[in-house]
Amino acid sequence: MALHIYNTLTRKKEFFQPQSAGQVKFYCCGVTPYDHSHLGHGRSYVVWDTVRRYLEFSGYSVTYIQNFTDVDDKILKRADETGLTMTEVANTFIASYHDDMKALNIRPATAFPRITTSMPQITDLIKELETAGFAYPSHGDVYYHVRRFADYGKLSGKRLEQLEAGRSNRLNDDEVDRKQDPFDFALWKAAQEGEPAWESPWGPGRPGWHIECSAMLREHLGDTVDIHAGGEDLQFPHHENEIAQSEAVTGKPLAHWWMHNGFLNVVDSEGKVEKMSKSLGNFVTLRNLFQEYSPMALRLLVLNTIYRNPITFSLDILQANQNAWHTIEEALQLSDWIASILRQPLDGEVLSEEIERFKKGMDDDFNTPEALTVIFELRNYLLKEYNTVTHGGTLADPAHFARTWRTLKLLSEVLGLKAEPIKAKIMSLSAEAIEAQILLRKQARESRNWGEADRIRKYLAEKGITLIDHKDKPTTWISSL
RNA sequence: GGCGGCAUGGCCAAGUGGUAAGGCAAGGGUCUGCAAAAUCCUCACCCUCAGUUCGAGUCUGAGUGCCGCCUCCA
Repeated sequence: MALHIYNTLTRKKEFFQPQSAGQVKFYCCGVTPYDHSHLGHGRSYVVWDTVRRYLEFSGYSVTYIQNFTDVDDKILKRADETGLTMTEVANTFIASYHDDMKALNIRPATAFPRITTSMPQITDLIKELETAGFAYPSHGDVYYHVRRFADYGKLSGKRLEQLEAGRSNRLNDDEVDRKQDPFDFALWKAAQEGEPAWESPWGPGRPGWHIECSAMLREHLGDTVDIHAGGEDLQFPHHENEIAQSEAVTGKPLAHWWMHNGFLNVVDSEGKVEKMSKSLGNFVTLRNLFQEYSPMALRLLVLNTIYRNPITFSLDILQANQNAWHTIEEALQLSDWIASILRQPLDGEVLSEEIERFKKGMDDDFNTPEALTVIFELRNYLLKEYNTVTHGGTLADPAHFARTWRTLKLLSEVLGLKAEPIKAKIMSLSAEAIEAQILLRKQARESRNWGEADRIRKYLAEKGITLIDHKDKPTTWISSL
């Protein structure tokens, strides 16, 4: 089976074939940097990073562009509150975003364009739309004439006659009078008193929300991309408007595949499920979560659900995934043992049958839960065999053990699951302090002072350290943090 | 009001016609001075009703419940 990807545009899984053989142009909508990233962002970008990784694993060269919307009302509001400039606020939270994504082992985009660095491309595109008759100026604003674009609604399956403008009660009163039609949306907004503004043919102002993606995508990837991705809330109106803007000018499809990830939801105090979002105020920031949980636990949690399905987040589920992750990590961390004890090469042959099963899952619209079953099987084999040896048994086939490990390593990397180096774990106790306690306990055990030995075990357990005794080698420990 | 999605064991979650993957948790056994995420074993009338079919978690219809979008949103 070759790769099939669900296309929001056609509502079907379709055989994936990029425009140019072996090359994928991938555009992903980024964040508006006015606050720290929350779990919902984490879910979204873990998904797209995994898609990108799998495309590359499948032999494609991927150009991945992701924007920052660094000019926006919410950033301005934040700037007002903090006394910083809009640019300072944006830079702060862009840096924060990069930190969080790095923790989740999300690879940086090929480029991260920003509104502030793409202004000429944006105003040029608006000019083209005006010339083509799809945009009209009004009181210093410029609006897109939605009814002129015949295909409007093709992505979200909405038809104008079915929409009720303002149903969500969020119409901007100031704009209503300036629009020829309630469905029209702003391409350019006239400068307000005290706000940053850029010069334009329509007077000073700043871009509307949707235009930057059309402009940046075109600048970096051309008229048509292979994949355009984002959260499912962006499907309408954002992506719909991007299509209207871009296709009105180019006459070509903006994207062949539109991909949307499902939300990460939370249960509120009344037990109702709702999406995590900044505007609802129910978000947990990634950086707070990572104080107590491994970023890889969240990554595994995300991968354990098909990317289009919603996830109802809870700490219990995160803990379950953290438990599972630690066992995978333990298996991944066997590299030293394989190299020094088994004397097997860390690079080399892998298990083709397991890789085929992994691909079978991933080729079916990135079915990561299916692919993970292979990861868990490999883990089970490795830990079982390893444990046999640590309990005095012998390893039947060291070469096969190494092949299995290499396969696990390879497939984990495709999913972006990355083990910490053993010594780099963050703990309340240093490795040296733990080793000292283990030594004390060893002495206690040798003198059959079980009370003292158990006290040390308990003490370390309270610090999140679990001791494991072995028949023929010193006691080892693992951290549950 | 319109459009779309979801409903599988204690929790999470795959499975789109052939007799229920996987993870976490739990219980029991092994091992252990004790212990352990090690090891062995156990654990599903797939929301309801009615159809189609030799056969349905999977298809059709009706119903019930939940969620999302309808110009802030990943």
